[in-house]
Amino acid sequence: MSTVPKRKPTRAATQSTGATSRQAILDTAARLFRQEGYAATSLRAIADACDMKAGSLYYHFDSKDQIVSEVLDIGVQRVFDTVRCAVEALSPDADLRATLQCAIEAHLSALLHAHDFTSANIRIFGQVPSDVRASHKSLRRSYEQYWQGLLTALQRRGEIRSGTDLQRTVFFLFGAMNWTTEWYDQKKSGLPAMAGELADLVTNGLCPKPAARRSRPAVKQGKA
Amino acid sequence: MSTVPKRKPTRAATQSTGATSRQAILDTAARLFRQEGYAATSLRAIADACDMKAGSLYYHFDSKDQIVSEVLDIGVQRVFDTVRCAVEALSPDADLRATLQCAIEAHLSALLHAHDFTSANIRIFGQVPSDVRASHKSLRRSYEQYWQGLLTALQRRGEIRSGTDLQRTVFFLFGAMNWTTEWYDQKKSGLPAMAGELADLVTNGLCPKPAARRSRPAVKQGKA
DNA sequence: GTCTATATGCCGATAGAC
DNA sequence: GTCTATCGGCATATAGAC
Repeated sequence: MSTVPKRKPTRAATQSTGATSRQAILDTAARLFRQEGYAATSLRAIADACDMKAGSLYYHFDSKDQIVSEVLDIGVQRVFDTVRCAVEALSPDADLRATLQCAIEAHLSALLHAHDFTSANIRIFGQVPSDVRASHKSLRRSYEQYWQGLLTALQRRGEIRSGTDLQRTVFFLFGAMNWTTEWYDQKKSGLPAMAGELADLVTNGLCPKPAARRSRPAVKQGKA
Repeated sequence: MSTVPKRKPTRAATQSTGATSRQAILDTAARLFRQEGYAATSLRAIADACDMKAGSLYYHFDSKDQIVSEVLDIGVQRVFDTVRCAVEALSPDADLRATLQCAIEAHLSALLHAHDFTSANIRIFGQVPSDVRASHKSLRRSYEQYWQGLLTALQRRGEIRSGTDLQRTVFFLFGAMNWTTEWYDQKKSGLPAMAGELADLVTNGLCPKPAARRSRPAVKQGKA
């Protein structure tokens, strides 16, 4: 019930102690939203975890909607920045497999390694009030289109077989990546290995190589 | 806060008008849980949508926990039955691509075509009280292991390259499938086509075919 | 900036009339 | 089987002291 236009504090405000409180509130909110869901996380719970009282939150934010709105925003921005930065560090003629491995690992790293904002975004997006959700769809869409652009460039260079619907491919890939929040266990296996396996699946498929090698020369495939 | 042992009504009860009310409550609850999330769906809202009053729900169920518990249960059972039934109708020597297409299409059909229970399960599982979640993990695990068994059998027959971690593959596949609840638009494209594209991605990958064919037309796999 | 105190309303659940 | 009435509790949000 907010539709607040303002969002960011002034630069001056970020220098006062308020900035740390404000950030602590956002950090805590992201963690609790991820763990408990949106509706089940009360402002009292957020305040308690920050060693504050519920009423004090309203000095920094106008409403619960505004808090969750910023949490969602930061979540997408963080994974977007991480992936873009990693991909831009690649050699410009990196092949399909290398590009996928790099982008997938960056996305998964932002998602699984101590980033409550990113995983909160995925888990609570469908639970927030519809006006909050609507105002964040464009940022999500930008990120989707970034991936689509990546794949389109690879397709033009002949690294992806023609006829593939790349939008749908991106959605499948997002699903495989984002679903890891439901099962990934850090103790069982490293993240780069998992990223490699997904990149391999999407590049080469499950089917055994027929005769000639395909993309990854490294592994020997003898079944004798 | 329930830990209720009993669950199903007696056969006699299902013959009275109570059965229809009971089923209407479950149907409505599944729809609202899917749309709004678990915590945001009140018993009053469920009752309203059933043209009842909130107190009347307690004739059929002991608690909100019990309602959501049954909704979750039905959701997994429904998709499990759909997939198992479809796969059992396959020829026993169906190849990887055909098996995947069949199972994926069945799973997506249960998920996307008018089955609130199935999509509610996916969306609210992470939001329900932890004791409810715990009591349904075994059913989910059965379904995962069914898929893993499918792939293991195919791997033994040489249809899946060795060295692949099939548990992880199943999780990636589940992610790609379950994420479709977030973006699938029935008007844009048919479900069989989408299932085919995912099956193709997982079978052959994005990489263009090098020289020889890979899986599709060649069915010289016969061991009759 | 953070506190206490409070307004207002919906929540899950129960009791008992019909 | 469904209703009305109600309990105690917790929700978001506000007002004003310090």
